Amino acid sequence: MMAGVSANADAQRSAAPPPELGRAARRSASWTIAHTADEADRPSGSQSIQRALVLLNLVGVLARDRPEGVSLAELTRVSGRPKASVRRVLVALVAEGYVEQDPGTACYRLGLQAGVLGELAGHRADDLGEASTDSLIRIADTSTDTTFLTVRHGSYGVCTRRQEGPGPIRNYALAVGDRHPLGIGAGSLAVLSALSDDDIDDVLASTATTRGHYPGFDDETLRGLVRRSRRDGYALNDGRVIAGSWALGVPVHDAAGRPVAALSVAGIAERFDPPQCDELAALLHTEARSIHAALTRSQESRPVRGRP
Amino acid sequence: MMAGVSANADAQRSAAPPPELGRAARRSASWTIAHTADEADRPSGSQSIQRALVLLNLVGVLARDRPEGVSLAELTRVSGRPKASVRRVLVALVAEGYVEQDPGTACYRLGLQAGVLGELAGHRADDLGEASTDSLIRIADTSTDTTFLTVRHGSYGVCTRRQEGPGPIRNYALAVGDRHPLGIGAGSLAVLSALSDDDIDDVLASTATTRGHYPGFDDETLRGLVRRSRRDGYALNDGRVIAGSWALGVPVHDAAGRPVAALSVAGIAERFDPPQCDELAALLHTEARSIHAALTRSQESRPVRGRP
DNA sequence: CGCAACGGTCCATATTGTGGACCACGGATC
DNA sequence: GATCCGTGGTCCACAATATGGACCGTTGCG
Repeated sequence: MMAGVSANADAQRSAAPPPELGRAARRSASWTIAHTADEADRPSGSQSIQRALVLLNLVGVLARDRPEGVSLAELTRVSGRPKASVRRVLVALVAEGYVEQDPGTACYRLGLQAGVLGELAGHRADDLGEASTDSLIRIADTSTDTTFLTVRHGSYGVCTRRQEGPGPIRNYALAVGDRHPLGIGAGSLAVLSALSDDDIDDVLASTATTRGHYPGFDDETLRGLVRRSRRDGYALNDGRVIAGSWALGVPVHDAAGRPVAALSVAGIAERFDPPQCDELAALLHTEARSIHAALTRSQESRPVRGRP
Repeated sequence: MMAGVSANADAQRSAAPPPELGRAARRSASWTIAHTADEADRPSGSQSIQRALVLLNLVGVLARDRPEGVSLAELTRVSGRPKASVRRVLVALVAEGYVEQDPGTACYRLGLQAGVLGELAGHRADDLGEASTDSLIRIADTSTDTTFLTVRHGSYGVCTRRQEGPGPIRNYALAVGDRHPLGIGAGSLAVLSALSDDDIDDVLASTATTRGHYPGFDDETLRGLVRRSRRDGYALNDGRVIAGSWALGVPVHDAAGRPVAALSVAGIAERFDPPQCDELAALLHTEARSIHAALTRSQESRPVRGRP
């Protein structure tokens, strides 16, 4: 019990360009990495719910580029949980409409309610998303690379926006919905580096077991990366998550000055030699400041508590 | 236990126009109506999950027009469940990021993950939503009233789209995310009327207890409404859900010919005398056929199963 | 024809979620 | 300022609930 829970994201990001992979190339994940706040410190009585929510997210992420959906087998494999459990949860999710099952293939994908929830959530004032879209587009256009918005959630970073640049190179290392411990990836590292030393200690402690599944991201390495990021003024991911995929990120601060998100740009290694890095960082910083300003504005223009 | 579970929707749709309601006017719901498939027939082993999902939806619906969020008290009241339970579930939802709690007011609203899920779900091929947007806009424009897309989910209908017309009158009887048993409301009734008699029997049986909370929608009344709808060629809701709020709906059939959704238009009673009804019905039918055609097209242009 | 992988089901077990009772707080009202 | 109500939040004995290993029926490959 309480072993490796759940899973995630780019475990299995199918290499898209070559459609010629033999059937031998298993699409399934070979590692199961945690997808949620470290399971250990959960005090309370709701693990079935937490498992369900994690699985829901997992269905969304895995089925993202597959209209067919995800197979039960793959979900059990990736989530690292017994098949019967996964299925029981899936049945519940289907019953509520958050997941639907393809009657033909028996595969699972997000359902009606997931869309409704999104509609409801989108309708809500999503200040950050709102404020960042323009910036993302501008960055993607001028850099010609793929741009991301990573939002801090506890000790983890969640990719909430992704904007393709006009360039020919597509990046599959990060997609909307992916979640990684703070420090893994450029945007995530940018947020981490912007935290206080005390907060960093907490984060590292909290994500320790999760990070066990990311080779080469032990505490010391991460602290080193934080130091470098602070010195340089930007966070650089030199291909340590996925070989050959580099990225550069800077933090975004909310109205209260807390680093709540990050902008990042990803591309191939060749695009990240020092002079280009500085140029990119300047661009990102400008946009990050612009988002911060927008957040500040929208904050003070809403002192309304309760009804007029 | 297993008494009235959960709740919904337009229980408490605050009358928006008059901002001058004394503090005496409680905003909270006074009735708790079921929000999910009838709880009785749930085979099992996942009621905590189902409760969590229902609550999640509830947070979304109730907090829709309130950036502040919903209070714990209101959620317990509307959901009809013990406060401790509601809170425990909310904590789990918050921990996973699907709900967030305003640190100032302690109110709950949809969180980051809800938006992510929506993004993921929207990215998915949402044929129906895609095919209907244009139609909804056209109907709203020509009718000058508010137009809805209601999707069938089991024995219930869920409002998934809503398009305001240019007219001055706003309708607050139905909003995205609301769920009612089939037969309650114009669109919902349109779907029901398009089902086979056997299916209608099943639906009525399945929603019997739920409909207990909708006064004046017993089996006989509904069968009568179905007969009338079939005769007229459209479903008319003559203000029986919310007094003064009338609506007219027609079913939408998928590629296989099954009634999976409905288009409907809502407005004040004065706009629904027989000649206008026929005119409206004709308009809706045209658009319904157009959506059906689009669905058929998108269906046959996607025979791709598996990878090339 | 066996083998492996698939989706799906069963059911004894104890872990998990349950919810009534309780506390502290804040703002009306007397 | 004493009293009341409603709020958000916590506790914990209890048993209903979720759990997951074992199992079944199919399918498709070698």
